[in-house]
Amino acid sequence: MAQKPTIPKGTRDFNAETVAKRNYIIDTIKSQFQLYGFQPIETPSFENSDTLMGKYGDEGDRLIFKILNSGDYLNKISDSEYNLRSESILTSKISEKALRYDLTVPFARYVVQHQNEIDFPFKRYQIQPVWRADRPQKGRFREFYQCDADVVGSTSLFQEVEFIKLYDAVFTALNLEGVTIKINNRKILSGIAEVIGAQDKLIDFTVALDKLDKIGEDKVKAEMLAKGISQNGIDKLQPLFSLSGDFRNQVESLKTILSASNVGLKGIEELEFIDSAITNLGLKTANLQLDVTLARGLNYYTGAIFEVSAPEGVNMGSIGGGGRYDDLTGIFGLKDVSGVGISFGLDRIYLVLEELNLFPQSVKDNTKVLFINFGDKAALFSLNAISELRSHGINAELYPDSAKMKKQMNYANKRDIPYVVIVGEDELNSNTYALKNMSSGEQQKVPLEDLISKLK
RNA sequence: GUGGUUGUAGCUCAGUUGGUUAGAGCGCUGGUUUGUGGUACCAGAUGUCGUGGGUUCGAGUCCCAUCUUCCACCCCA
Repeated sequence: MAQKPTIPKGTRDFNAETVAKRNYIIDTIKSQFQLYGFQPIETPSFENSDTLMGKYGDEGDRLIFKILNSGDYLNKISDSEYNLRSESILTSKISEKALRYDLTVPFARYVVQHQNEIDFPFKRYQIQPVWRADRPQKGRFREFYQCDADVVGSTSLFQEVEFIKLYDAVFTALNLEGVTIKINNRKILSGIAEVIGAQDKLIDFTVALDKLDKIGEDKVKAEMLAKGISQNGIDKLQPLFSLSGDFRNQVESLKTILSASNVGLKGIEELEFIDSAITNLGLKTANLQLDVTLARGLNYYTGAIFEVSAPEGVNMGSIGGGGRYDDLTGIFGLKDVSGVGISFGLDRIYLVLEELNLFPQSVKDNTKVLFINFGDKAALFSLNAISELRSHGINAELYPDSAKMKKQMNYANKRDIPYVVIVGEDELNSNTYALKNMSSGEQQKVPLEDLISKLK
Protein backbone atom coordinates (compact mmCIF):
# COMPACT_ATOMS: atom_id res chain seq x y z
CA MET A 1 0.00 0.00 0.00
CA ALA A 2 0.98 3.56 -0.26
CA GLN A 3 2.75 4.16 3.01
CA LYS A 4 0.15 5.30 5.52
CA PRO A 5 0.96 8.68 7.00
CA THR A 6 1.49 8.90 10.75
CA ILE A 7 1.90 11.57 13.37
CA PRO A 8 4.94 11.83 15.63
CA LYS A 9 5.25 9.91 18.84
CA GLY A 10 3.31 11.41 21.73
CA THR A 11 1.09 13.63 19.58
CA ARG A 12 -2.60 13.23 18.82
CA ASP A 13 -5.26 14.16 16.30
CA PHE A 14 -8.55 15.28 17.81
CA ASN A 15 -11.87 14.46 16.20
CA ALA A 16 -14.95 16.69 16.43
CA GLU A 17 -16.27 15.08 19.59
CA THR A 18 -12.90 15.27 21.34
CA VAL A 19 -12.47 18.89 20.39
CA ALA A 20 -15.95 19.67 21.72
CA LYS A 21 -15.09 18.02 25.01
CA ARG A 22 -11.75 19.75 25.24
CA ASN A 23 -13.39 23.08 24.53
CA TYR A 24 -15.89 22.40 27.26
CA ILE A 25 -13.04 22.03 29.76
CA ILE A 26 -11.17 25.04 28.41
CA ASP A 27 -14.29 27.21 28.45
CA THR A 28 -15.06 26.19 32.02
CA ILE A 29 -11.54 26.98 33.20
CA LYS A 30 -11.46 30.21 31.24
CA SER A 31 -14.69 31.51 32.67
CA GLN A 32 -13.55 30.77 36.22
CA PHE A 33 -10.21 32.48 35.54
CA GLN A 34 -12.09 35.53 34.42
CA LEU A 35 -14.43 35.42 37.41
CA TYR A 36 -11.33 35.59 39.59
CA GLY A 37 -9.99 38.59 37.74
CA PHE A 38 -7.35 37.08 35.48
CA GLN A 39 -6.59 38.52 32.04
CA PRO A 40 -5.48 36.42 29.08
CA ILE A 41 -2.11 36.72 27.37
CA GLU A 42 -0.37 34.56 24.80
CA THR A 43 3.30 34.03 24.10
CA PRO A 44 5.06 32.44 21.11
CA SER A 45 5.34 28.68 20.67
CA PHE A 46 9.10 28.97 20.71
CA GLU A 47 11.53 31.11 22.64
CA ASN A 48 15.23 31.79 22.43
CA SER A 49 17.03 28.78 23.86
CA ASP A 50 18.77 30.76 26.57
CA THR A 51 15.37 31.91 27.87
CA LEU A 52 14.46 28.30 28.57
CA MET A 53 17.67 26.41 29.14
CA GLY A 54 18.79 25.98 32.73
CA LYS A 55 15.42 26.93 34.19
CA TYR A 56 14.13 23.42 34.77
CA GLY A 57 17.22 21.61 36.01
CA ASP A 58 19.27 19.11 34.05
CA GLU A 59 16.35 16.75 33.57
CA GLY A 60 14.26 19.58 32.21
CA ASP A 61 16.93 20.71 29.78
CA ARG A 62 17.06 17.23 28.36
CA LEU A 63 13.33 17.33 27.67
CA ILE A 64 13.29 20.66 25.84
CA PHE A 65 12.65 20.38 22.11
CA LYS A 66 15.39 22.26 20.31
CA ILE A 67 14.80 23.89 16.95
CA LEU A 68 17.52 23.55 14.35
CA ASN A 69 18.75 26.87 12.97
CA SER A 70 17.61 27.69 9.48
CA GLY A 71 19.96 27.95 6.57
CA ASP A 72 23.36 26.34 6.51
CA TYR A 73 23.55 25.72 10.21
CA LEU A 74 26.83 23.83 10.05
CA ASN A 75 28.58 26.71 8.33
CA LYS A 76 29.51 28.48 11.55
CA ILE A 77 31.00 25.40 13.16
CA SER A 78 34.76 25.15 13.04
CA ASP A 79 36.40 21.78 12.49
CA SER A 80 37.85 21.79 15.97
CA GLU A 81 34.46 22.45 17.55
CA TYR A 82 32.91 19.77 15.41
CA ASN A 83 35.55 17.24 16.30
CA LEU A 84 35.00 17.79 19.99
CA ARG A 85 31.67 15.98 19.49
CA SER A 86 30.37 17.75 22.57
CA GLU A 87 26.61 17.75 22.60
CA SER A 88 26.27 20.89 24.69
CA ILE A 89 28.69 22.97 22.65
CA LEU A 90 27.32 21.81 19.32
CA THR A 91 23.68 22.20 20.37
CA SER A 92 24.17 25.82 21.35
CA LYS A 93 25.77 26.48 17.97
CA ILE A 94 23.22 24.84 15.73
CA SER A 95 20.08 25.55 17.74
CA GLU A 96 19.23 28.99 19.05
CA LYS A 97 15.49 28.49 19.56
CA ALA A 98 13.41 25.95 21.42
CA LEU A 99 9.74 25.03 21.87
CA ARG A 100 8.30 26.25 25.14
CA TYR A 101 8.41 23.67 27.91
CA ASP A 102 5.83 25.29 30.16
CA LEU A 103 3.97 28.58 30.44
CA THR A 104 5.57 29.90 33.60
CA VAL A 105 9.05 30.70 32.34
CA PRO A 106 7.80 32.42 29.17
CA PHE A 107 5.46 34.35 31.45
CA ALA A 108 8.39 35.45 33.61
CA ARG A 109 10.16 36.58 30.44
CA TYR A 110 7.00 38.46 29.42
CA VAL A 111 6.76 40.25 32.76
CA VAL A 112 10.38 41.36 32.63
CA GLN A 113 10.19 42.42 29.01
CA HIS A 114 6.96 44.39 29.48
CA GLN A 115 7.49 45.52 33.08
CA ASN A 116 6.89 49.18 32.24
CA GLU A 117 3.49 48.52 30.65
CA ILE A 118 2.23 46.19 33.34
CA ASP A 119 0.13 47.31 36.29
CA PHE A 120 1.12 45.29 39.33
CA PRO A 121 -0.13 43.12 40.86
CA PHE A 122 -0.48 41.50 37.47
CA LYS A 123 -2.99 38.66 37.17
CA ARG A 124 -2.80 36.76 33.93
CA TYR A 125 -4.00 33.47 32.56
CA GLN A 126 -2.67 31.57 29.60
CA ILE A 127 -4.01 28.48 27.86
CA GLN A 128 -1.59 27.17 25.26
CA PRO A 129 0.19 23.99 24.26
CA VAL A 130 3.64 23.12 25.55
CA TRP A 131 6.09 20.51 24.32
CA ARG A 132 8.33 18.02 26.07
CA ALA A 133 10.67 15.48 24.49
CA ASP A 134 9.50 12.89 27.02
CA ARG A 135 8.64 9.23 26.52
CA PRO A 136 4.86 9.05 26.27
CA GLN A 137 2.88 7.11 28.86
CA LYS A 138 -0.62 7.19 30.25
CA GLY A 139 -1.50 10.87 30.58
CA ARG A 140 1.92 11.93 29.28
CA PHE A 141 2.26 13.40 25.85
CA ARG A 142 4.91 15.26 23.95
CA GLU A 143 2.45 17.99 23.07
CA PHE A 144 -0.13 18.96 25.66
CA TYR A 145 -2.02 21.95 26.96
CA GLN A 146 -1.44 23.82 30.15
CA CYS A 147 -3.92 26.27 31.62
CA ASP A 148 -2.05 28.60 33.92
CA ALA A 149 -3.12 31.46 36.16
CA ASP A 150 -0.49 33.50 37.98
CA VAL A 151 -0.25 36.68 40.00
CA VAL A 152 3.00 38.58 40.19
CA GLY A 153 3.82 41.59 42.29
CA SER A 154 2.14 40.65 45.50
CA THR A 155 3.42 38.69 48.47
CA SER A 156 0.01 38.51 50.09
CA LEU A 157 -0.92 35.03 51.22
CA PHE A 158 -4.49 35.81 50.22
CA GLN A 159 -3.33 35.01 46.69
CA GLU A 160 -2.62 31.44 47.77
CA VAL A 161 -6.03 31.35 49.39
CA GLU A 162 -7.65 32.63 46.20
CA PHE A 163 -5.91 29.97 44.13
CA ILE A 164 -7.18 27.20 46.36
CA LYS A 165 -10.66 28.66 45.97
CA LEU A 166 -10.09 28.81 42.22
CA TYR A 167 -9.10 25.15 42.05
CA ASP A 168 -12.24 24.31 43.98
CA ALA A 169 -14.37 26.49 41.71
CA VAL A 170 -13.04 24.97 38.49
CA PHE A 171 -13.34 21.34 39.53
CA THR A 172 -16.77 21.99 40.99
CA ALA A 173 -17.86 23.59 37.71
CA LEU A 174 -16.57 20.52 35.89
CA ASN A 175 -18.59 18.26 38.23
CA LEU A 176 -15.36 16.59 39.24
CA GLU A 177 -16.06 16.32 42.92
CA GLY A 178 -13.71 15.11 45.60
CA VAL A 179 -10.38 16.21 44.18
CA THR A 180 -7.62 16.60 46.75
CA ILE A 181 -5.63 19.79 46.80
CA LYS A 182 -2.38 18.93 48.48
CA ILE A 183 -0.45 21.78 49.95
CA ASN A 184 3.02 22.07 51.36
CA ASN A 185 5.58 24.80 51.76
CA ARG A 186 9.05 24.86 50.36
CA LYS A 187 10.22 26.62 53.51
CA ILE A 188 9.16 23.63 55.57
CA LEU A 189 11.20 21.36 53.32
CA SER A 190 14.17 23.70 53.66
CA GLY A 191 13.67 23.72 57.40
CA ILE A 192 13.65 19.96 57.61
CA ALA A 193 16.75 19.75 55.46
CA GLU A 194 18.37 22.27 57.78
CA VAL A 195 17.43 20.33 60.90
CA ILE A 196 18.90 17.11 59.55
CA GLY A 197 21.99 18.86 58.25
CA ALA A 198 21.31 18.42 54.56
CA GLN A 199 20.76 22.01 53.37
CA ASP A 200 23.12 21.47 50.48
CA LYS A 201 21.16 18.40 49.36
CA LEU A 202 17.73 20.02 49.39
CA ILE A 203 16.79 18.85 45.90
CA ASP A 204 17.90 15.25 46.43
CA PHE A 205 16.16 15.28 49.76
CA THR A 206 12.84 16.56 48.43
CA VAL A 207 12.87 14.29 45.39
CA ALA A 208 13.34 11.29 47.65
CA LEU A 209 10.71 12.42 50.14
CA ASP A 210 8.23 13.02 47.33
CA LYS A 211 8.23 9.28 46.60
CA LEU A 212 7.06 8.27 50.05
CA ASP A 213 3.53 7.22 49.13
CA LYS A 214 4.82 5.44 46.06
CA ILE A 215 7.82 3.41 47.21
CA GLY A 216 7.44 3.44 50.99
CA GLU A 217 9.42 4.60 53.97
CA ASP A 218 12.31 2.14 53.75
CA LYS A 219 13.13 2.82 50.13
CA VAL A 220 12.93 6.57 50.67
CA LYS A 221 15.44 6.26 53.49
CA ALA A 222 17.67 4.09 51.33
CA GLU A 223 17.58 6.63 48.53
CA MET A 224 18.46 9.46 50.91
CA LEU A 225 21.35 7.47 52.26
CA ALA A 226 22.52 6.77 48.71
CA LYS A 227 22.38 10.50 47.96
CA GLY A 228 24.73 11.22 50.83
CA ILE A 229 22.38 12.21 53.61
CA SER A 230 23.69 11.00 56.96
CA GLN A 231 22.06 8.17 58.88
CA ASN A 232 21.91 10.46 61.85
CA GLY A 233 19.94 12.99 59.85
CA ILE A 234 17.58 10.36 58.50
CA ASP A 235 16.90 9.16 62.04
CA LYS A 236 15.78 12.67 62.88
CA LEU A 237 13.15 12.38 60.16
CA GLN A 238 11.37 9.59 61.96
CA PRO A 239 8.57 11.76 63.40
CA LEU A 240 7.87 12.97 59.85
CA PHE A 241 7.00 9.49 58.64
CA SER A 242 4.48 9.02 61.39
CA LEU A 243 2.65 12.33 60.97
CA SER A 244 -1.05 11.81 61.33
CA GLY A 245 -4.30 13.48 62.15
CA ASP A 246 -5.87 16.54 60.61
CA PHE A 247 -4.22 19.67 59.34
CA ARG A 248 -3.88 21.20 62.81
CA ASN A 249 -2.40 18.11 64.42
CA GLN A 250 0.16 17.71 61.69
CA VAL A 251 1.13 21.33 61.96
CA GLU A 252 1.66 20.96 65.71
CA SER A 253 3.95 17.96 65.22
CA LEU A 254 5.86 19.86 62.56
CA LYS A 255 6.41 22.74 64.93
CA THR A 256 8.21 20.40 67.30
CA ILE A 257 10.36 18.93 64.55
CA LEU A 258 11.21 22.36 63.17
CA SER A 259 11.63 24.25 66.41
CA ALA A 260 15.28 24.94 65.61
CA SER A 261 14.66 26.27 62.13
CA ASN A 262 13.49 29.82 61.52
CA VAL A 263 12.74 29.14 57.86
CA GLY A 264 10.77 26.08 58.77
CA LEU A 265 8.70 27.93 61.34
CA LYS A 266 8.01 30.67 58.82
CA GLY A 267 6.71 28.02 56.42
CA ILE A 268 4.42 26.66 59.11
CA GLU A 269 3.13 30.13 59.85
CA GLU A 270 2.22 30.58 56.18
CA LEU A 271 0.46 27.25 56.08
CA GLU A 272 -1.55 28.08 59.15
CA PHE A 273 -2.63 31.38 57.67
CA ILE A 274 -3.84 29.71 54.49
CA ASP A 275 -5.56 26.90 56.32
CA SER A 276 -7.44 29.16 58.67
CA ALA A 277 -8.59 31.38 55.80
CA ILE A 278 -9.82 28.35 53.86
CA THR A 279 -11.53 26.95 56.91
CA ASN A 280 -13.27 30.28 57.26
CA LEU A 281 -14.27 30.53 53.60
CA GLY A 282 -15.03 26.88 52.98
CA LEU A 283 -14.60 24.78 49.84
CA LYS A 284 -17.46 23.44 47.73
CA THR A 285 -16.26 20.02 46.67
CA ALA A 286 -12.47 19.82 46.98
CA ASN A 287 -10.47 18.74 50.01
CA LEU A 288 -7.45 20.63 51.22
CA GLN A 289 -4.79 18.38 52.66
CA LEU A 290 -1.39 19.05 54.14
CA ASP A 291 1.17 16.77 52.57
CA VAL A 292 4.67 17.25 53.91
CA THR A 293 6.05 14.85 51.34
CA LEU A 294 4.83 17.01 48.46
CA ALA A 295 7.96 18.37 46.82
CA ARG A 296 7.43 19.22 43.14
CA GLY A 297 10.47 19.11 41.01
CA LEU A 298 10.72 22.59 39.64
CA ASN A 299 13.34 24.34 41.64
CA TYR A 300 11.96 27.86 41.40
CA TYR A 301 9.28 27.42 44.05
CA THR A 302 10.07 29.15 47.35
CA GLY A 303 6.85 29.18 49.38
CA ALA A 304 3.57 27.33 49.17
CA ILE A 305 3.37 24.46 46.70
CA PHE A 306 0.19 22.82 45.45
CA GLU A 307 -0.68 19.69 43.66
CA VAL A 308 -4.14 18.44 42.77
CA SER A 309 -4.89 14.78 42.48
CA ALA A 310 -7.95 13.18 40.95
CA PRO A 311 -10.66 11.74 43.21
CA GLU A 312 -9.86 8.41 44.77
CA GLY A 313 -10.11 5.41 42.49
CA VAL A 314 -8.85 7.17 39.39
CA ASN A 315 -5.36 6.18 38.44
CA MET A 316 -3.83 9.37 37.14
CA GLY A 317 -0.87 11.51 38.05
CA SER A 318 -1.50 15.01 39.26
CA ILE A 319 -4.06 17.02 37.30
CA GLY A 320 -2.76 20.36 38.42
CA GLY A 321 -0.01 22.01 40.37
CA GLY A 322 1.56 25.28 41.29
CA GLY A 323 3.15 27.35 43.95
CA ARG A 324 4.84 30.52 45.10
CA TYR A 325 8.08 31.62 43.50
CA ASP A 326 9.70 34.65 45.06
CA ASP A 327 12.34 35.23 42.48
CA LEU A 328 11.28 33.84 39.14
CA THR A 329 11.89 37.05 37.27
CA GLY A 330 15.24 37.44 39.01
CA ILE A 331 16.85 35.16 36.46
CA PHE A 332 15.79 37.69 33.83
CA GLY A 333 17.12 40.62 35.85
CA LEU A 334 14.00 41.86 37.61
CA LYS A 335 14.41 41.47 41.36
CA ASP A 336 11.86 41.36 44.14
CA VAL A 337 8.81 40.45 42.15
CA SER A 338 7.04 37.67 43.96
CA GLY A 339 4.65 35.49 42.07
CA VAL A 340 2.31 32.63 42.72
CA GLY A 341 0.46 30.55 40.23
CA ILE A 342 -1.36 27.35 39.44
CA SER A 343 -1.72 25.16 36.41
CA PHE A 344 -4.40 22.80 35.13
CA GLY A 345 -3.43 19.78 33.06
CA LEU A 346 -6.10 19.86 30.38
CA ASP A 347 -5.20 16.52 28.83
CA ARG A 348 -5.26 14.67 32.13
CA ILE A 349 -8.47 16.33 33.28
CA TYR A 350 -9.95 15.14 29.99
CA LEU A 351 -8.91 11.55 30.70
CA VAL A 352 -10.35 11.73 34.21
CA LEU A 353 -13.70 13.20 33.08
CA GLU A 354 -13.86 10.55 30.37
CA GLU A 355 -13.14 7.76 32.82
CA LEU A 356 -15.78 9.00 35.24
CA ASN A 357 -18.23 9.78 32.45
CA LEU A 358 -18.64 13.38 33.54
CA PHE A 359 -18.98 15.16 30.22
CA PRO A 360 -22.45 16.68 29.96
CA GLN A 361 -24.67 15.52 27.13
CA SER A 362 -24.79 19.06 25.79
CA VAL A 363 -21.16 19.08 24.61
CA LYS A 364 -22.14 16.69 21.85
CA ASP A 365 -24.91 18.89 20.51
CA ASN A 366 -24.07 19.81 17.00
CA THR A 367 -26.63 20.30 14.25
CA LYS A 368 -30.16 20.45 15.59
CA VAL A 369 -32.03 19.88 12.37
CA LEU A 370 -31.18 18.39 8.99
CA PHE A 371 -33.27 19.23 5.93
CA ILE A 372 -33.75 16.32 3.59
CA ASN A 373 -32.88 17.19 0.00
CA PHE A 374 -35.46 16.37 -2.65
CA GLY A 375 -34.00 18.23 -5.58
CA ASP A 376 -33.17 21.80 -6.44
CA LYS A 377 -36.60 23.37 -6.09
CA ALA A 378 -37.24 21.92 -2.62
CA ALA A 379 -33.63 22.57 -1.62
CA LEU A 380 -33.92 26.26 -2.36
CA PHE A 381 -37.18 26.43 -0.44
CA SER A 382 -35.45 24.64 2.44
CA LEU A 383 -32.46 26.97 2.40
CA ASN A 384 -34.77 29.93 2.92
CA ALA A 385 -36.19 28.28 6.00
CA ILE A 386 -32.66 27.32 7.13
CA SER A 387 -31.54 30.96 6.95
CA GLU A 388 -34.50 31.89 9.07
CA LEU A 389 -33.72 29.17 11.65
CA ARG A 390 -30.09 30.18 11.80
CA SER A 391 -31.04 33.79 12.46
CA HIS A 392 -32.85 32.45 15.51
CA GLY A 393 -29.71 30.70 16.65
CA ILE A 394 -30.76 27.21 15.62
CA ASN A 395 -28.03 25.02 14.10
CA ALA A 396 -29.51 23.87 10.81
CA GLU A 397 -28.19 22.37 7.61
CA LEU A 398 -29.31 20.94 4.30
CA TYR A 399 -28.17 17.55 3.05
CA PRO A 400 -26.16 18.69 0.04
CA ASP A 401 -27.16 16.02 -2.45
CA SER A 402 -30.55 14.84 -3.53
CA ALA A 403 -29.66 11.33 -2.46
CA LYS A 404 -31.93 8.49 -1.50
CA MET A 405 -34.09 9.25 1.49
CA LYS A 406 -32.74 6.31 3.38
CA LYS A 407 -29.22 7.54 2.96
CA GLN A 408 -30.10 11.02 4.17
CA MET A 409 -32.00 9.72 7.19
CA ASN A 410 -29.12 7.47 8.00
CA TYR A 411 -26.76 10.40 7.89
CA ALA A 412 -28.89 12.30 10.40
CA ASN A 413 -28.94 9.21 12.55
CA LYS A 414 -25.20 8.68 12.54
CA ARG A 415 -24.52 12.26 13.43
CA ASP A 416 -27.04 12.22 16.27
CA ILE A 417 -29.03 15.04 14.71
CA PRO A 418 -32.26 15.13 16.74
CA TYR A 419 -34.64 16.53 14.09
CA VAL A 420 -35.17 16.14 10.37
CA VAL A 421 -37.31 18.30 8.12
CA ILE A 422 -38.80 16.83 4.99
CA VAL A 423 -39.87 19.16 2.22
CA GLY A 424 -41.37 17.64 -0.93
CA GLU A 425 -44.22 18.38 -3.34
CA ASP A 426 -46.95 18.41 -0.70
CA GLU A 427 -45.05 20.72 1.60
CA LEU A 428 -44.03 23.06 -1.20
CA ASN A 429 -47.66 23.41 -2.24
CA SER A 430 -48.97 23.96 1.26
CA ASN A 431 -45.98 26.04 2.36
CA THR A 432 -45.36 23.75 5.34
CA TYR A 433 -42.55 21.61 6.70
CA ALA A 434 -42.70 18.02 7.84
CA LEU A 435 -40.78 18.02 11.12
CA LYS A 436 -39.68 14.63 12.34
CA ASN A 437 -38.34 13.87 15.79
CA MET A 438 -35.64 11.27 15.23
CA SER A 439 -35.80 9.65 18.65
CA SER A 440 -39.59 9.36 18.98
CA GLY A 441 -40.32 9.01 15.28
CA GLU A 442 -43.20 11.51 15.53
CA GLN A 443 -43.81 13.67 12.53
CA GLN A 444 -46.03 16.67 11.88
CA LYS A 445 -46.57 19.28 9.19
CA VAL A 446 -46.09 22.80 10.48
CA PRO A 447 -45.68 26.33 9.10
CA LEU A 448 -42.36 28.13 9.44
CA GLU A 449 -43.26 30.00 12.66
CA ASP A 450 -44.07 26.75 14.43
CA LEU A 451 -40.89 25.17 13.08
CA ILE A 452 -38.87 27.94 14.70
CA SER A 453 -40.67 27.77 18.03
CA LYS A 454 -40.49 23.99 18.20
CA LEU A 455 -36.76 23.87 17.46
CA LYS A 456 -35.77 26.71 19.71
C1' G B 1 17.94 8.54 28.89
C1' U B 2 17.08 2.80 31.07
C1' G B 3 14.10 -1.81 30.87
C1' G B 4 9.94 -4.32 28.92
C1' U B 5 5.63 -4.56 25.49
C1' U B 6 2.80 -3.93 20.90
C1' G B 7 1.72 -3.65 15.38
C1' U B 8 -2.70 -8.52 10.50
C1' A B 9 -9.34 -5.07 6.68
C1' G B 10 -12.16 1.40 8.73
C1' C B 11 -12.46 -0.83 14.23
C1' U B 12 -11.70 -5.14 17.79
C1' C B 13 -9.04 -9.33 17.05
C1' A B 14 -7.97 -14.94 15.30
C1' G B 15 -4.17 -17.13 12.24
C1' U B 16 -1.21 -24.31 14.67
C1' U B 17 5.74 -27.08 14.52
C1' G B 18 7.36 -21.88 8.47
C1' G B 19 3.58 -24.78 3.41
C1' U B 20 -1.55 -23.53 -1.85
C1' U B 21 -5.88 -18.26 -2.91
C1' A B 22 -4.73 -14.65 5.01
C1' G B 23 -9.96 -15.19 8.20
C1' A B 24 -14.16 -13.69 11.93
C1' G B 25 -17.30 -10.11 14.31
C1' C B 26 -18.60 -5.18 14.00
C1' G B 27 -18.61 -1.22 10.58
C1' C B 28 -18.98 0.22 5.26
C1' U B 29 -21.62 -0.01 0.14
C1' G B 30 -25.90 -1.79 -2.47
C1' G B 31 -30.65 -4.29 -2.31
C1' U B 32 -35.52 -6.19 0.02
C1' U B 33 -38.60 -0.59 0.36
C1' U B 34 -39.39 5.11 -6.53
C1' G B 35 -41.24 10.17 0.45
C1' U B 36 -39.05 7.88 5.97
C1' G B 37 -33.58 6.22 9.84
C1' G B 38 -32.36 3.19 14.24
C1' U B 39 -34.28 -3.72 14.10
C1' A B 40 -34.34 -7.96 10.36
C1' C B 41 -32.92 -10.60 5.79
C1' C B 42 -29.85 -10.91 1.12
C1' A B 43 -25.56 -9.54 -1.73
C1' G B 44 -20.80 -7.07 -2.16
C1' A B 45 -16.07 -4.39 -1.52
C1' U B 46 -11.65 -3.73 1.32
C1' G B 47 -5.24 -5.99 3.18
C1' U B 48 2.30 -4.98 -0.22
C1' C B 49 0.22 -8.91 7.53
C1' G B 50 4.01 -1.31 10.61
C1' U B 51 8.65 -0.42 7.45
C1' G B 52 13.50 -2.12 5.56
C1' G B 53 16.84 -6.03 5.27
C1' G B 54 18.19 -11.34 6.18
C1' U B 55 17.61 -16.99 6.63
C1' U B 56 14.76 -20.58 3.49
C1' C B 57 12.62 -24.19 -2.23
C1' G B 58 8.83 -21.37 0.58
C1' A B 59 7.97 -16.15 5.85
C1' G B 60 1.93 -13.08 8.70
C1' U B 61 4.89 -17.03 11.38
C1' C B 62 12.18 -17.43 12.38
C1' C B 63 16.54 -13.58 12.79
C1' C B 64 18.40 -8.29 12.65
C1' A B 65 17.44 -3.13 12.31
C1' U B 66 13.98 0.82 12.46
C1' C B 67 9.35 3.32 13.44
C1' U B 68 4.96 3.06 16.40
C1' U B 69 1.79 1.64 20.84
C1' C B 70 1.29 0.75 25.84
C1' C B 71 3.74 0.01 30.66
C1' A B 72 7.50 0.51 34.64
C1' C B 73 11.81 3.67 35.91
C1' C B 74 13.84 8.87 35.54
C1' C B 75 11.07 13.06 35.61
C1' C B 76 6.42 15.28 35.30
C1' A B 77 0.71 17.95 33.63
